[in-house]
Amino acid sequence: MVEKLQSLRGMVDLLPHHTPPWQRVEAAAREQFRRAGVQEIRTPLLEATELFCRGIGEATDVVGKEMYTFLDRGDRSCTLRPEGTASVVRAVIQHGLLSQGPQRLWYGGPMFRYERPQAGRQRQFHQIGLEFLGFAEARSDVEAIAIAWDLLADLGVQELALELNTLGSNDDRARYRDQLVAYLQQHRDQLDSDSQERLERNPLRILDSKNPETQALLSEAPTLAGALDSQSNERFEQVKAGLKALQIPFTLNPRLVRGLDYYSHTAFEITSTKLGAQATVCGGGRYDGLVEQLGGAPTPAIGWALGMERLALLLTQTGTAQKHPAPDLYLVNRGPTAETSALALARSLRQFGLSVELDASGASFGKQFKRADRSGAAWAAIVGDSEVSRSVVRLKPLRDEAAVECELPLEAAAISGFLTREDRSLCPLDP
RNA sequence: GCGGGCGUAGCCAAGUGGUUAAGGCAGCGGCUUGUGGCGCCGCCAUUCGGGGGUUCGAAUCCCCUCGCUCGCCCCA
Repeated sequence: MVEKLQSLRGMVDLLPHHTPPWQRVEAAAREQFRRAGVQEIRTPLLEATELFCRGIGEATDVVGKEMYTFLDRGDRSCTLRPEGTASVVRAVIQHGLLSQGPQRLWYGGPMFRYERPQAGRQRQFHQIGLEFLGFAEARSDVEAIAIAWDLLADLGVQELALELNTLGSNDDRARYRDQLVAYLQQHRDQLDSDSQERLERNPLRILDSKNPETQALLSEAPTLAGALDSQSNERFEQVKAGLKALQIPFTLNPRLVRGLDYYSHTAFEITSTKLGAQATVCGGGRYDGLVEQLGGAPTPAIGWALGMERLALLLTQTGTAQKHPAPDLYLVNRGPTAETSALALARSLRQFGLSVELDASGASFGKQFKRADRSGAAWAAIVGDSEVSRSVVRLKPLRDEAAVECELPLEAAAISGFLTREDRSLCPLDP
């Protein structure tokens, strides 16, 4: 017996009945970006491994243990992108886009991380992201967040919470890191094993541990806010004031830390309680050091990414997702000459902008009507040999009780005109 | 990488050692070879994720394995 072929773990097929919410999100995002003057950029899925090591940071879990990395036939180390920002920054530097001024960019597409799948987390997952490059003002942080907030609002997603924090400047963070490590070292034995390990590699991430004992210990720890210099503090105040001015509600979360090394200052997440463990729909922040780190001129920047799977999950749960639309017309046809005419008619009707499902089965009229009904189409058009010989087509209403079955000339223009006019209770050709 | 739950048809699902594996939805064919929605009839798993074992006998018990799923971790 032949072994069954199936998709790789964590690689999900989106079947036709899954795609409507995705299409809705994509359309809403495009519209939101259009209004905000944000332009699309598309970068390759495959990049040199080096890009992510330098961009995201070797110490992060994403780079350390989650990347799809392999040698190509020329022995180059390649990696399927685990996130979008590094590639966008690489492309912007490579093509000198910043010489034309600050850039407002968006991207979308699949990302790859080798993790254990669970609700809202796949190995191939999809993000839509925004990047503002060359923008330093606190105002730009607020604008970036507002675009995400408005996009989610447009989609009708309820019960969202914006959580906000600042990571301070690189100096602030280095200073705080020392304070935190010094404090936690004194209580090392009270930490869970994960956190003990992170004490060496990435101590800030102990802050968002879910372990209650660790959290209790942290309530006595020095705070990141306490380590900020006056400039960083002032900057954060401006961001908060900007959000208030736009009436975007937020809560401060001093434990909010980003998992990728390039973030500084503003960090935020938009979460939903309806998503299970993977609650973050959108996450982002400022990354002023990244462009320089990847070989460009020092350039301030801020961005975010939102998770399509999680958003689609929310839209499906709340019932705001729709089904694929039914065709305008189902074309029933049977007989040697009729089948040829029907195909030609379907084609010209489609040129009039109508959606037409052509029955290709050659089955009995009864069967074809059964399928016409199930297609959800409002009208069935019947083309048989007897109609073709008289150059007519019969139109039969399937949904509208008030409408009557009638004959029209076998011409797309006549049919299109009839279907788009207001009153169809009378047929023009009826005696 | 670690832990829990679960694998019977395209989907939902009964069956917990006795040999023809219920039922429903969907699909296909017919009643109805040119008029749908309802109804009726028929067809649709040599087999219970896969492999091995126990037994006279296994979907049911044991072992291994694969997959799905939820959580930890991580993150969007």
